[in-house]
Amino acid sequence: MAENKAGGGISGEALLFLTDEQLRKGIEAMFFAYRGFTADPDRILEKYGYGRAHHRAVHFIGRSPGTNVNNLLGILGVTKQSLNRVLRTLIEDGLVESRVGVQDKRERHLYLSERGNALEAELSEAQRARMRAAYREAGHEAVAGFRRVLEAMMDPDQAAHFHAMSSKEDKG
Amino acid sequence: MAENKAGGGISGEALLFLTDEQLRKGIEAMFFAYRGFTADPDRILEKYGYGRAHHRAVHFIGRSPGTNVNNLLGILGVTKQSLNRVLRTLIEDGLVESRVGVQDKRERHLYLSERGNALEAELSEAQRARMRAAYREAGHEAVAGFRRVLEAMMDPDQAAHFHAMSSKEDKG
DNA sequence: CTTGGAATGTCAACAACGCTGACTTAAAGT
DNA sequence: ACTTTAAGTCAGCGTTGTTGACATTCCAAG
Repeated sequence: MAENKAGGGISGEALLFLTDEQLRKGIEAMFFAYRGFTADPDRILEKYGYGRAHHRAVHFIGRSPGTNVNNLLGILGVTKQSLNRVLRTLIEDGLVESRVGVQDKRERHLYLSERGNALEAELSEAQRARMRAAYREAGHEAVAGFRRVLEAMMDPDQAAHFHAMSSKEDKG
Repeated sequence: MAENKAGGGISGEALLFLTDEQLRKGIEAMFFAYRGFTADPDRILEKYGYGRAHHRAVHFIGRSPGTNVNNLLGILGVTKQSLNRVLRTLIEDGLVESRVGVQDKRERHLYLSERGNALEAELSEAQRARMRAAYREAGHEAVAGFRRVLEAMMDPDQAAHFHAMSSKEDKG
């Protein structure tokens, strides 16, 4: 470890962004930024008595209406029991509809109700507003770099989910 | 909401990165990337029976040796009780040393022990390795953009902590 | 010297949200 | 018929966040 100490002089400035200190700052930036990233939704969720897990479920159901439980499990990377607890309350509260599959009747297909869509829109707009402000402040090219680094940071399985998601509505 | 639908044609390509769809993808990229970001430390922590809260404490104590509890509370953004539970186990296990303040004896100054430093190094190197790989893959300019967007995404208070931290060892 | 407040620590209780393990039901595949 | 798959359920547990109440220690102001 510590093979890139500042001043080690591997190749001077060209690799300055790979010094331990620069990497550390990237790590801390991720930590602080993620807190900002979740702060607005957290405040909204609190009003309704929900948590982040509800947000994630609502987000990805809204993103892929009609998705089944197994697919959602793969995306979220949690256990069936954990997701089920969240899903049950959302269904009971009338935010999510669960419909038995047509081809395969074992499957449940998940949809947002009108109220579910309303919550999704409220959460999404808050999060997009912050993202929009950050993008505006950082600029077009910074955003491209931001996205490139994030994609490279994902685990391959998660990146697969991410890309599968993207190909639905966008080609970016 | 939805004021920037793709195809709305506000100004064509120049603002394409501010469409709702692009913002949504940024949001999802943050979600998936953050899981990758924490995956390696999580595996290491499990070996020792610790969690992410322990990681965060060890990280920031290692970063600012001699910091007091109040400062750490500000950085971490949790309650005294929550931090104390984590800190207590780290002190009991001999990873963190708590020394009574010299000027103000109410304060406790926190330091990593040798074993604490070893754990910090193990966690940090794992996380830096992933960050290094992502940085290499994305390239120098992408990293600059990545950092710019992250900083713009932080809450002002958190950004203050971030910058206060940075000025200790680095001028980036 | 006394008192107020700040810094710290501790106890209790609770909630969100992960986890494992065991089990059921229903439907599909073979 | 038998096995596998999808989903749901129950029970229990661990980490990490929360509030509220309270004790201790110590600095500093009156």
